[in-house]
Amino acid sequence: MLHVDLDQFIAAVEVLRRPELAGKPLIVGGHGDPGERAVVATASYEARAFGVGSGMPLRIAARKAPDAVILPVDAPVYTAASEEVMATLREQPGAVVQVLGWDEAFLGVQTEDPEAYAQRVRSAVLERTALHCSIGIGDTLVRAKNATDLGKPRGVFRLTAENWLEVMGERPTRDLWGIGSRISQRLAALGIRSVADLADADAPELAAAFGPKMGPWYRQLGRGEGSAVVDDTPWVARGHGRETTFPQDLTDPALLRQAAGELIERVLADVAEEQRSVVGVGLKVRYAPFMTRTFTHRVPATTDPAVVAAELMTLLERIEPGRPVRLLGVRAELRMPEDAREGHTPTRGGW
DNA sequence: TCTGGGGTCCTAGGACCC
DNA sequence: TCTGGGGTCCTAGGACCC
Repeated sequence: MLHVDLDQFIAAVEVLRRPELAGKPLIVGGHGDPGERAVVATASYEARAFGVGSGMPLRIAARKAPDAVILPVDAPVYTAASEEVMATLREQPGAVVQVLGWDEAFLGVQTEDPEAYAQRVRSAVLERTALHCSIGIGDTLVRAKNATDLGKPRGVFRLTAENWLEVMGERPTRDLWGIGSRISQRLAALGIRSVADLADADAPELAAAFGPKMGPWYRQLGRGEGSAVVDDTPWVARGHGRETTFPQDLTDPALLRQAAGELIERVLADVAEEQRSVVGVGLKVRYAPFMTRTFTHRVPATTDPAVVAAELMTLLERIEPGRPVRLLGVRAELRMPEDAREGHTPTRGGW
């Protein structure tokens, strides 16, 4: 299978409509204001040379690259560009396409020459959208996904059981898809630092440290093993949430109620569009500076916006009075359409 | 240095039931 | 008075991804 990943997707789309930005340091994030509480969505290669990277606070990025052009995130434009790319992928002969985000997808295909197939995909995407991509080839989803990084930019790379440890073995566990900074630190505390270490790790020890599912899963990641099936069944959201970070921390209960009310309306608009019923509500509160509390509440399945709003308002009462709130989020958990059971859903998670 | 906004899934512990 | 074992459900929190 193939994993297709657009190069610098957001920055590249912006350059397409503003060709004069080509070759300049470019940062896209927030509303484009370097003073706001927001983070970098994408930085061009020229901006990365200054040490700017995705997820970095915008004001830090602006300090590091003072001459960079900073643009606001324009989601509808990226969505449209993404749909063009995905349509191109679906047109490829024999392709099964599983979309992972705006700028990446798995593509399942049977072919004698995957490298040649991948190059044809790159050409087709470039021709139709004027966007460059990189492609990973692998015998599992995990290997294909990891291979893409090795092909960047504008390249193709193949990882299989044959060369996995040779290529990836010495890399830190953090490089693996699914191992973030926290887990890589906890692994290091167990003496597991490289991908090869993880591949060789003691399974019961991992299960004891990370739980019955995640422990064995991490060991599989170290080996590049796992599913080899590209699944193109349409994605159905388990829930919808909206959150907002206040420019200034809020303490006034009336203002918090008002902000919550606006967020709830936006969530309910999504739910109404999908004709789904709500089975759980959640409230996320980030107190200044960075402490997060979540409150969740299961509710009888309902499609009545007034009921959902009322449930969320009861959660709102649990915010500590007088404590500055920096972020407020609301979330509705939805019942899956195929779930015909009365009252409850096995869906878990979110916040 | 200061950390957005949209999601997904897993884990631990308590309540409750038989 | 002391108190098993198995199961489900719910809540809160944590971690990851793009």
